[in-house]
Amino acid sequence: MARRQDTRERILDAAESLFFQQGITATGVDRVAAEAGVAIVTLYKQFGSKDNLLREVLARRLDSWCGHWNAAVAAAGSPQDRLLAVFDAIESFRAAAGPVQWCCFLATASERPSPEDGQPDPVFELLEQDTLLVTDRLGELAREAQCQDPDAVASTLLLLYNGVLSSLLRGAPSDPVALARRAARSVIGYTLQPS
Amino acid sequence: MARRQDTRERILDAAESLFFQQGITATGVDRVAAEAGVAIVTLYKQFGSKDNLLREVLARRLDSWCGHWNAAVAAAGSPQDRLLAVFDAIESFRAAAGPVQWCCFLATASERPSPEDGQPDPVFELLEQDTLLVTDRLGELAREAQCQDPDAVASTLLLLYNGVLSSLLRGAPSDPVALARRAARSVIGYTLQPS
DNA sequence: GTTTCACTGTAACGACCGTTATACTACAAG
DNA sequence: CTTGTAGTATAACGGTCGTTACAGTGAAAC
Repeated sequence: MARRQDTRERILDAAESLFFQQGITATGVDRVAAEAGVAIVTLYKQFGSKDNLLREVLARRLDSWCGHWNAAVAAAGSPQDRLLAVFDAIESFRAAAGPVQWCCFLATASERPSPEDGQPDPVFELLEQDTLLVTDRLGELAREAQCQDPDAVASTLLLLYNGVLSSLLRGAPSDPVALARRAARSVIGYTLQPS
Repeated sequence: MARRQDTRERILDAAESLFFQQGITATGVDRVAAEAGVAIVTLYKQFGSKDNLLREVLARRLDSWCGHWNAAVAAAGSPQDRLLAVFDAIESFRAAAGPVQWCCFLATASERPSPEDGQPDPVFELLEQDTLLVTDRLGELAREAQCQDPDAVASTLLLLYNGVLSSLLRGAPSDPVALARRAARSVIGYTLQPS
């Protein structure tokens, strides 16, 4: 019982670590199994296919990210700080994520060929779900913060959010999170309703 | 003579198109050769290896990008506009680049495993060269625009630049370039020396 | 003690990968 | 006419990929 769950998570850990340090396509299932200390057959019994494993890794990652974000929002004082909490969340998330080097969703979008319009790709759907989730949440927080144009603020913050992630992916100089926070404050300052 | 150059560019075109629409690892050299209307042997006679082909694709891409950027800077009027010209360049570059969907350098960084510290990886060196080039140029332009803290402005613009590229890579809503330009103006407005 | 279940090791499959060897054609230059 | 060059077609190499079949082990459940 508990054994099965434990195995699952060990496989997910190994896959997350290898996929996004070495590249998804470049990482074979055998290496994932070896890293997890598990037989390949076990991996397939649990996940069925490499694609499904990737899907579950991303789903777990998305869940974890939302948790960090929620915590950061809850910890913030003012509505403005709640809006900016997304950058605190990036920092705490990265600190907790361990050896994974970059944004899993960005990497997946890069490696994956555009899906055939016939068959809906579950992995791609997850990617879109991620973007949508972040956008909606930012819009909601911007509205709570009484921003003049909440949608524009949300889009701009999404832009900065993406900028931070890709800056971390490449070896960008200086601290992208701090820069983004400052830029966000400047943008919000212009469009905030004077209270 | 002219034939050889023509073949080279046809291969480079095909590689660029396939690598960054389908993924680098996911694209085989045979498909590149087929797309270029060229025998595989010819490809290897010209480029030696897939890695070298990728390297030359990226180098050409970097050259082309610099050309667009220079043109945009030259077309701008004020020093402030010259600083913001990077966003115009993204638009004209994307319009001219054709079917390639996303930032080649971002995609390469995602797919490629971190290089062994022993052997220097020529492809990775190109990626770093790209980041360095953009950063330096932005710093230079920020200095010419009499910004108060040119390095901070340059870093922030690099952040927005990366944000635009990754937003385009994922299917970000709304127009990231326009948003980035507005955000950049807002940031520069705060740190610009009042003339 | 037998059954059940999670897991293991080995081996193989068909497919595709990057790369190279061999031998052949077309064309331009000397 | 000869020579060299750029390109072609075919086939194969060793390797790795995702995936599965087969047979077996250890421990908990009844």
